[in-house]
Amino acid sequence: MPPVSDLTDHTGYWMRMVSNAVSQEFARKVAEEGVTVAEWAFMRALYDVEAMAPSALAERMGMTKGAISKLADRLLSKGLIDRADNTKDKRAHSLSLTSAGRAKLPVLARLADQNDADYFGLLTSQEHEMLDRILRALAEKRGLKTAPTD
Amino acid sequence: MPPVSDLTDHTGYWMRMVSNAVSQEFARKVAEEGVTVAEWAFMRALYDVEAMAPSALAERMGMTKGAISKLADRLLSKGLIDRADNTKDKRAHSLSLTSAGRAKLPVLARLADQNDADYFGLLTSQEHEMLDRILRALAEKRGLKTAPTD
DNA sequence: TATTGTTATACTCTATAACTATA
DNA sequence: TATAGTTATAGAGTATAACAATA
Repeated sequence: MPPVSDLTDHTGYWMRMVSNAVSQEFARKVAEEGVTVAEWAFMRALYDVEAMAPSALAERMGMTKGAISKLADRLLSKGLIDRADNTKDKRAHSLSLTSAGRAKLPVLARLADQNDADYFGLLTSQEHEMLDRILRALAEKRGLKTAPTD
Repeated sequence: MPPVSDLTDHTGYWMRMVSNAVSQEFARKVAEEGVTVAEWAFMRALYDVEAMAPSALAERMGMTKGAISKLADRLLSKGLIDRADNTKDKRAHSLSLTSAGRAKLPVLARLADQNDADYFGLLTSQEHEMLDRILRALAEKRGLKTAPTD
């Protein structure tokens, strides 16, 4: 490696370039449904459960409480989630999808499937499997668990 | 694929998770040298030439003129680049590294090398080569050329 | 005192467009 | 009129911390 390596000498450079392109294209697709990528991840987490506390969502998504609050505010104003008080612990809240929010999930999931197919469908199935395997291995070895949204 | 696929069903999800982790760790490293990742990419582009016009940098980095101006302002105030008027065309400017900026390049390049090694050194050399090959192929097939910075 | 959640502040990146000066 | 560059505005993500209410 020369004393001043080039940007393109690094795997991280190429990964970020591809990752950004995939993500920005997905962001454009979901924007037509009126949500951001972070909002999709938030809603998807709520889809599997009746309701969830903000603190649990923060833990699950690897975000701070503050970030969850801000996202929740936006989704509330869009009518996609509800925020209810907890009768037992008056500090606690409970977040859940509205019926409008729940109805939107299959649409968003299809867009995610399509976006993935659009980009990684360019690979042979062998390459695609290898890529998946390597990425999951890196995530696991590094102990990553933040739901990536940006 | 079920009607509502999970986030983790998508290659893009794992790529973004790994890419974000690599990039955020690199951002922390260069922050100790007082620069952002975007500033590193900007300075690296200037390293190979005497001077460069903002418009040429915008073209090369795949950014808008406005974004370049803002980056240039920050680097100017940090004393890492100079901005000179062009005597022939009074609209045009010329950006170049200061000696302080140029001296910083080897340090930043080493951090980039180290960061890449920290993450992708976990792979076998075969896996690493395969990953590089796949990422470059995807970037090329998609015609990507934006220097990724976020 | 500790915890739940909201709110405030600040910074970076992105995108769009208005604007100035010059050609 | 067109071009080079700056400046303004706004939205989204991230991070940190102050804060109020409740436990």
